[in-house]
Amino acid sequence: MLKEERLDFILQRLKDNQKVTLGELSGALQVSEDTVRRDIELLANNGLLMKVRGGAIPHSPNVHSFKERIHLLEHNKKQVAEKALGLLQPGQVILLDGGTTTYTIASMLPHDLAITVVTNNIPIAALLADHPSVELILAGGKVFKNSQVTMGMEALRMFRRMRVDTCFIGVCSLHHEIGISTNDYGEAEVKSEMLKCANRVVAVTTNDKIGTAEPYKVCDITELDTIVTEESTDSDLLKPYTALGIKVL
Amino acid sequence: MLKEERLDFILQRLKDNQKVTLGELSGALQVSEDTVRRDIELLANNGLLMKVRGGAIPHSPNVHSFKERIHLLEHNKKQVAEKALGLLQPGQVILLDGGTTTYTIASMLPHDLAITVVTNNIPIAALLADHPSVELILAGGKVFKNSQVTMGMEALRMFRRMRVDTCFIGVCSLHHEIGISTNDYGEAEVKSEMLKCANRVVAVTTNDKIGTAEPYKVCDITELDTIVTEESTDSDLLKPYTALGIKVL
DNA sequence: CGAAATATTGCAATAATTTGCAAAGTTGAT
DNA sequence: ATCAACTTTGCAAATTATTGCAATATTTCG
Repeated sequence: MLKEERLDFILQRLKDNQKVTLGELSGALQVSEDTVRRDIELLANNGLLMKVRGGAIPHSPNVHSFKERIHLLEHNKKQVAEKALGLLQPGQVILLDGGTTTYTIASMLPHDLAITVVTNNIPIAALLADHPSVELILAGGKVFKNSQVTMGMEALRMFRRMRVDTCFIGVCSLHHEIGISTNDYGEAEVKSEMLKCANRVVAVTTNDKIGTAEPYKVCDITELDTIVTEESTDSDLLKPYTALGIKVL
Repeated sequence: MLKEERLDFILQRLKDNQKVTLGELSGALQVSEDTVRRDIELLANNGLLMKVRGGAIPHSPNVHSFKERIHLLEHNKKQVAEKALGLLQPGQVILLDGGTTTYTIASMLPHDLAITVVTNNIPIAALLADHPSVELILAGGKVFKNSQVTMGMEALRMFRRMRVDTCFIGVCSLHHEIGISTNDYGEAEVKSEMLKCANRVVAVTTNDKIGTAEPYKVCDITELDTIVTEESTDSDLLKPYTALGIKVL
């Protein structure tokens, strides 16, 4: 058994049971407690768990939240992303907002699609920094760790001085009367500015967020040109939006 | 059996089992473990898998997972980073330039060290976006894919408006007469601006870059306060720098 | 075709890493 | 305070890596 398998096993078990002990791991992995201790120490040094006497417990849960949210409803997000990809033309300049659905879009961009992507989201940037055809522009600023986006003056300033073809906005909450809203003030501020610099605004969202609302408003529903969801376009859920003249995919 | 067949077999097996070991492959392919090891090394160099002790595991092309980081960090860079960490105090604001040595520093920051890190490097940002104590500020701009840093107006503007305690600069080439130089013009421009906004400038480098030069100059040697290398401080290699009054660690 | 250059493979010696063990400290619950 | 449970440290044995080398195989040319 490879060491890496042991490490995976320990992390998985920790996730399942919220704790692991040296004894139980030693038995399950068929190695000495010393080895388990050393494995746990390695993981602790990389911030993946917290070493305690006799075993380990999970680290702060919010650390993994973004990466875990990516895999939440992954299938639905891929459906949404697939539809959104149809809106892209080579040579365009697009804005990719933070959010796990926009991340999925970024991960599905064809290797030969030559577009310019502007983003304030770090995982998206890390993903596209290796993309062979995409030109990548990153908004600067203070990093908001919960959603892994940059915020503040620097980011706002960049978007104010910019004009792009399409903005893909990841939605926290979408309601046909309230519009788009989110649960962080600074994030709402940035999103709002992103919308304003785009000729076309496309909201991408899984349908569980449709009809919900959060404290901080990003924009009115009328500012949207298109909504992309995994729902079929004639679903009742989407009627209020089509009635307002918003394209629905 | 053709070599290509072996490579395909290894990748297929890796896909099926999420791991391969030298022993199992050696048996299945009827070649020595040495050959399997060399095959795996070849695949690893092409980024198709990750070589680990005793075998290989799949490689996620996107983000740097902890398992990959462990193997990525080179011993001599760790030595340099260890020394550099000694210069840090809680509460400080530091600048981390792009480069693998600065990346190593970032990956070794203690989890409870509360400092503010400003960087223009995407892998460093991706790494520290999950750090529990570090406040992260990212310089915006166009991403230069070769070294994964942001460059251009936005980044320059941010550094011009900033004053930090210490700048850790990753060195491409260091020469006691020429100073620091690099092989990309835009990069030199940004590095140069980063230096200027710091009260203390620390060059971090492995000793293979000492005494070399590249086309584009970043700064004079006199602008450096400290050089950190893995070399012992009384090495002949470092004499020219101590003679100029530069601290050497 | 055939000889030289190049690549591949297995082997052996050496180096590096990992693992388990035991002795000597720490910790913390009763 | 005591004692069992856990940690730490140093060490030796086992495992895996690296390197140089020789024996084949393969390709490249004239």
